[in-house]
Amino acid sequence: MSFMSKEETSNHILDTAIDLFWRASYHGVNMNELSRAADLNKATVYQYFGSKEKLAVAAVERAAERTRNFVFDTAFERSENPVDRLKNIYKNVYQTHKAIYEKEANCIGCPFVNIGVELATSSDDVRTAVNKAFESFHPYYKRITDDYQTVSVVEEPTNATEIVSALLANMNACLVASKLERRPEAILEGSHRAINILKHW
Amino acid sequence: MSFMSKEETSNHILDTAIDLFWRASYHGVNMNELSRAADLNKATVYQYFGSKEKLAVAAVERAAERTRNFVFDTAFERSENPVDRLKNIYKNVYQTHKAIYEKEANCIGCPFVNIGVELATSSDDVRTAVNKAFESFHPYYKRITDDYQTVSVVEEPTNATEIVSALLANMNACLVASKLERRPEAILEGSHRAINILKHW
Amino acid sequence: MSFMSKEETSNHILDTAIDLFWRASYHGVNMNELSRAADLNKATVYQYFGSKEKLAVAAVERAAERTRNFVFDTAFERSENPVDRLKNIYKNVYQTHKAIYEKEANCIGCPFVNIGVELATSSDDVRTAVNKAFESFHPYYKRITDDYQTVSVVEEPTNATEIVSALLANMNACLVASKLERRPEAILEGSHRAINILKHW
Amino acid sequence: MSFMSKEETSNHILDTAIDLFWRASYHGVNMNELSRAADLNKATVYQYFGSKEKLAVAAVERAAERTRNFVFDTAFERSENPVDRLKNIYKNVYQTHKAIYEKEANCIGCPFVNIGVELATSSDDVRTAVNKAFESFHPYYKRITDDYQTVSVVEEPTNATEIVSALLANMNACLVASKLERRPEAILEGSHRAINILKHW
DNA sequence: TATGAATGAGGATTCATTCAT
DNA sequence: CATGAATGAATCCTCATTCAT
Repeated sequence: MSFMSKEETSNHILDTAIDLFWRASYHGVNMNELSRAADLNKATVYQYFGSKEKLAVAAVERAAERTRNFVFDTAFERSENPVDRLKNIYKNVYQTHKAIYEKEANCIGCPFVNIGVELATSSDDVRTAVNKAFESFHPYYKRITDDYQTVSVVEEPTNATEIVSALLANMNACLVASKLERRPEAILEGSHRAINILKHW
Repeated sequence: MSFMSKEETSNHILDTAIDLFWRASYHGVNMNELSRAADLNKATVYQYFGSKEKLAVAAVERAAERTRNFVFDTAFERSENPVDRLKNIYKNVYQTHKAIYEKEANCIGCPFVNIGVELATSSDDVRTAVNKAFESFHPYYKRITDDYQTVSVVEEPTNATEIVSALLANMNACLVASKLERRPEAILEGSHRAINILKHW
Repeated sequence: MSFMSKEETSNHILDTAIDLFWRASYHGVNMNELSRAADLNKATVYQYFGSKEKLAVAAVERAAERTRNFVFDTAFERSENPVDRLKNIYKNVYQTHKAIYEKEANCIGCPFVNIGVELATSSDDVRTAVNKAFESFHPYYKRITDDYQTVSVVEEPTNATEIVSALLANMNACLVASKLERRPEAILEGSHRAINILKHW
Repeated sequence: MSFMSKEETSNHILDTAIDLFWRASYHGVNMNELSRAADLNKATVYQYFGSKEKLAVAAVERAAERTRNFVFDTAFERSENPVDRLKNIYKNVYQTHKAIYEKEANCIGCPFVNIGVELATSSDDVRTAVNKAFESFHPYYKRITDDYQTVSVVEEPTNATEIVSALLANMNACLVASKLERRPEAILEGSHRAINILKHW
């Protein structure tokens, strides 16, 4: 892995870390495998991130960015309709997981919940990073909620924050279920529940 | 730790394991700590369970049993009303986590989701045990759903299975949130959502 | 394993130990396996022999006795002719090993060389026991050598002790070879060499 | 132990392993002692060889090479006469063991038979490595046998392979005897037997 | 800056042995 | 005497991290 700019190298390490931590958990991956997977010397990885924990924090941040770009933004670009946007979010997530499932016969869950739940008690930095990641998804759900309540004539408009939380929780839950049950379809079912949340809260 | 029957010792080990795995994750606890916490020799723990992974499986099974007894059964005993029963389930969970939070300034999440998400990719036995644990909670939610739909005049009765899944997912999600946010109140919010699910699905 | 006299139990333990040490080496067998194989409590084994090392010493002694009875004595009973007696010794050994090989696809070597070589440096007691075992085989080879030199007209009678040593060494060597090469036939080849030693020394 | 090239370090580890396994058997040495004896960190040893078993295999291979160089080649360089060459082989072996005996009051036997007999049943890789080691000594004995039969007028030339096997077996046997009896002289006696084999087969 | 080589501390697991009954 | 239960001390191996160049 030569001829990369500093930023490229850094991102390459992070992408490798996201990939491995997501699939095999934080403790399930060691810095040896990680650097080999990145085709870089272990010491180089340490030069860039200082420690495994700090690497995890940075990986979470980059994963959040990627999620915003490739899950939420694309979902929003594809439609103006709030319900469709919500559907598209789940569609994006489902496609990713379905593809992985077909290649690897495994469901790998939510990269944020996975590492967050694993390290919440031992690393406050990772826990915080995961929380920030989730917070950065709020605006998308807020927009969907607000748009939906504006357009449709809702009987008694609920507090949007509550719905946002419910939608976020629903996504996490369906990814956990898909991982535990090794069933990508759990994400599809989550999609239906999400729409229900939006409509009948 | 002597003078215990074989079953007592076994349960004592399991309770210690549940406690530690729940708080510090599977990889965050080593067999040294675990045996010391149980006030037993490491070799004794191995004589009982053979390996850390098998211990984890047994711990998940026992935790499920304890959850049925102390979360669900007590919630059901306290009332016949389905909504109250649901509320009581969350109340029980909340009290447990609130108490821990006050003592340890930490939210430890769901013992099943925690270990399930951490080990799903590396241990099929643990993954399966966690799934079975969740399945063993289904009947309680099913009863609540059925009872609710019988008593109240529901406009269009939904498929109970869907609601059961939604309720289970909701519990998992609010415990994940409480852990990541270090906020026991997330469980209370989950309670409201659960009732919403029951009523307005 | 109940209803056995003290001596029966002791011998039963020893026979189990011979069997296991022979097949799997001293360090390759632990006292757990050993007692389970003997269908006895581990503590019982310790009550009879005090330690693994002492058990090994006693096992070597009993194995020597069994070898005398079942290898040498039977070989001698079957013929008066020294060459035939020598042949019969190897025949007995070969049959034992051939049978084991056919059942277990393995050659297990010489019970005395095996444990002697493994423990010579760490246990003087075992080393000595093995030496005594071999010494107890001397008279048989001596008798064969003497008888042969009496009957046949040997040009220049060699020192019988030398021949005895050569014969003993030859047996050990061919059993080592059969073990390393997993080839019971090495014992047959050893038989030919033995006769050569007797005749052409 | 720094400032060594990778190959030097590797060889240094192997030489230490040969030394210790030879003297104290495979199970009699643990990786802690071994790495300390090599003045290297345990993890370094593992980085080089992966496991104790693989280290043993590599050690057997290197020991074979060393034996070829320092026992057989030097014996061949010192003389052209086959009998003298055979004598020199035993002389080399005897001197090594005599020196060890005088320093350590112990006879350590044959590095190949020792580990081969100890591990034959549990490690096929080691067993195979030992067999290959012995096979690599064949050519030397073959050459001696052929040369001897060419020079001297042998009555009825025997199959050389048989003699080679007999010579190899004889070396193994006398080293086993010297170890069990703690008597380096057993090697000298083996030398006489070897010459006998060569001459009077 | 980048890396090949090395390491201290710990991780799961096993072993021979000993109690308490 | 026999045994179910327990244990201290190892044993093999791995990990995150650092050093020397």
